[in-house]
Amino acid sequence: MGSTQTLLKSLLQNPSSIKSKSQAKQLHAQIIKSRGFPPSLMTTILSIYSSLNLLRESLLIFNILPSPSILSWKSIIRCYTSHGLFLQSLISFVQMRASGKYPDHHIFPSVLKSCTSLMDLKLGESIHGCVIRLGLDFDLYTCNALMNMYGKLQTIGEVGGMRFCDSQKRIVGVDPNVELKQRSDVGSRRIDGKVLYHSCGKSNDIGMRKRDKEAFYMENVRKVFDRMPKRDLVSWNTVIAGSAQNGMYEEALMMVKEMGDADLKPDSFTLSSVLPIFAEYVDVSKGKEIHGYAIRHGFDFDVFIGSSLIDMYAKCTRVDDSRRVFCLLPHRDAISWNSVIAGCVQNGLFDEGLNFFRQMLMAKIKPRHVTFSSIMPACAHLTTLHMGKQLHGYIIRSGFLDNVFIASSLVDMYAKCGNICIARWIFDKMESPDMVSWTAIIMGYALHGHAHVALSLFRKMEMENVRPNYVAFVAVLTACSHAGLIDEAWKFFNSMIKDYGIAPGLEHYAAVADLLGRAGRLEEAYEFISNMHIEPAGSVWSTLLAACRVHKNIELAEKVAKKIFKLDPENMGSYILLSNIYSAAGRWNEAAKLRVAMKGRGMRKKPACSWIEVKNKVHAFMAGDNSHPYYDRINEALKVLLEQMEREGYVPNTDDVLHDVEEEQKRYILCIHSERLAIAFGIISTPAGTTIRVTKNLRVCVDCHTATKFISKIVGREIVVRDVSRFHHFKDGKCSCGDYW
DNA sequence: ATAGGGTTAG
Repeated sequence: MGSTQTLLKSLLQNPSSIKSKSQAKQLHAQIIKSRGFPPSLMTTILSIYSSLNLLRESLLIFNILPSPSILSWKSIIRCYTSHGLFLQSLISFVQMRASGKYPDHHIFPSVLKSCTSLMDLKLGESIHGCVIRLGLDFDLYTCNALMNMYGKLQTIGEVGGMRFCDSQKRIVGVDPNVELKQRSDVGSRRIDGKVLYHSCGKSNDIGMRKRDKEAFYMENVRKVFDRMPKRDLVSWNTVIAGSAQNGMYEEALMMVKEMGDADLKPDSFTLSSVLPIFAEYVDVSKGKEIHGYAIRHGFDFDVFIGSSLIDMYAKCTRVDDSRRVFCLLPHRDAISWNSVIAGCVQNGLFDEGLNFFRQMLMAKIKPRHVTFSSIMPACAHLTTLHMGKQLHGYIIRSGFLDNVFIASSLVDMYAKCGNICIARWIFDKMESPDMVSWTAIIMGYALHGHAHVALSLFRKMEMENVRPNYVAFVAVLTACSHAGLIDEAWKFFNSMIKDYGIAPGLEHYAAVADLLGRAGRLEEAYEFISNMHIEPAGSVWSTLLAACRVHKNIELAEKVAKKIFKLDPENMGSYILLSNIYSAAGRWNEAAKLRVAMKGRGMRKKPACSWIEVKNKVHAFMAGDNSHPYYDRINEALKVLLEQMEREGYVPNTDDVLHDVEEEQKRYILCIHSERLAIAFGIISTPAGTTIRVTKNLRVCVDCHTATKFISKIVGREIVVRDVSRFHHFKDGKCSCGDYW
């Protein structure tokens, strides 16, 4: 017995020597058994339980304490916070204050963390007041926690008499229904590894510019930081992370330098805050420097660094490096998977993205909300409606539908998979659609040729004070261009510049030029493009070249083509267009010369490909493709269809056939166009009366367009064809595009 | 005791 007492005494004098739950419980039992133990021993046991993070055991003791000491309160608050029970933690703090106890510097970090997690800035600020009144505002840990709070919680309220309340930040791990988001005013996008920045002009809200807002959000952090008598690595990491997360990239990078001057070395926390900056800047060489530093210091197996690296390489269009980092990671969590999936999808590797997604499920890693918004664009691009619907089901079951990112990606997916009605249904159910959601649905209607719906939605968006950006104007101008609404397009184009201060980009110019050209105002279009305030790219001139073909203006076509070949010598589409123009005019020699020139440059026509999803499987067809197992049946069906079509008055239009061959041969070439194979396969392999949905990687040709109108009538089916620029809904011998596309 | 990574529209 005596030896037990001695042991107890020595253990209690050195509580940190207790490292396991069972040891702690044994000690607890021994104390209860030894009669007449002083009540203060219970507090010691409580703090041992709390330091081992044992909430249940801590509570069992805490709840029977008649008047908990400061140490007991500290233990229980800490335990609540580390279990994510932030509300309980704050309630305990308030109860402690009510009981007349003064908190010490050990309590504030936990309490401030709870405020941060619950996004309660008001309470946090009053706790800051409390800190100051108690003279604890020089405590290292408390200050670190304060800076973290101010960096994470953006202020909602009045600043200099101007109200602003957009873009709150999301805090992970709180209420899943409270999904707030952060949005940047500056968009950037990557083309061939280069990045183009476009500013959307003024800030989203009245008065305050984005820079000012960022600075304001960080002002309190800096105030605390500058007053600190002593700063440790955590202090620096907190300011650096705060600056990086609030878009103040240059400041963040400067702080890393200053940190070095203060003789502190960047650690894995620092690096994972810095890497996203180089991802945003698309600066792979700086990113690689960080990668090298991480390897030299043994941080490269850190999951946080890993996912930042995966993302950085992917954003710099280095998908292979990105995947390599992923494969080398010894431990992968949901975020590492998200990073690699998003990386693939953002770089157009949709199949690979879906593959990683499947592997993630097989590895029993639960997808998170971000996973869905990352993978959904893959379904949208591949038109895999079946997959998209499955994901939609999963999203509903997980309760993720409230998330703006996910809902917007669903709207886009349904629209791109040809189902604009469901897209609209989801959009209408959204509580507060943001600009991206609006843009997705507007673009959806634009692609389906419902220009007037798109335009009225755009106006509605403006009326609801959602400020359109660069992309939103691309969407509304696309709507105009697909419907020939030239006057409306001019209005939007001018409003974009004058009302919103957005400088028009290539897409906007292209849409207007396309409209002018197709309305036959070729010279005007030529002038318009020539007077652009930025260098017109081949893509803009191409719209005019296409218009020249429609209006059979060979002279202008040659002039325009010359410009394109000079600007963008790799632009095959233009060679083919010009060649088509020559062919249509019967100038086979010139057409042939062009084709020889193309071959000489090693250019090959992008092979036409169409695909259709039947019974959860994608069937792809190339032009003249006889590899499909049902090829004979498809051919038979096409033959029967052709006979019926001709009886109904179908006359093949061979204008688009490039080849200088006999008319009979040309007709045959038309019949084996990839979209016809896909449509015929759809007819013979799906139940009568169901809608057929086909996707094509190029634009649908004039003759196939005519043929599909006939086919839709003959088989009594709706046929939805998504080509590279829009949707065609064929029904009863008519197409939704009204033959204007 | 306090600090870090991934997402939607063109």
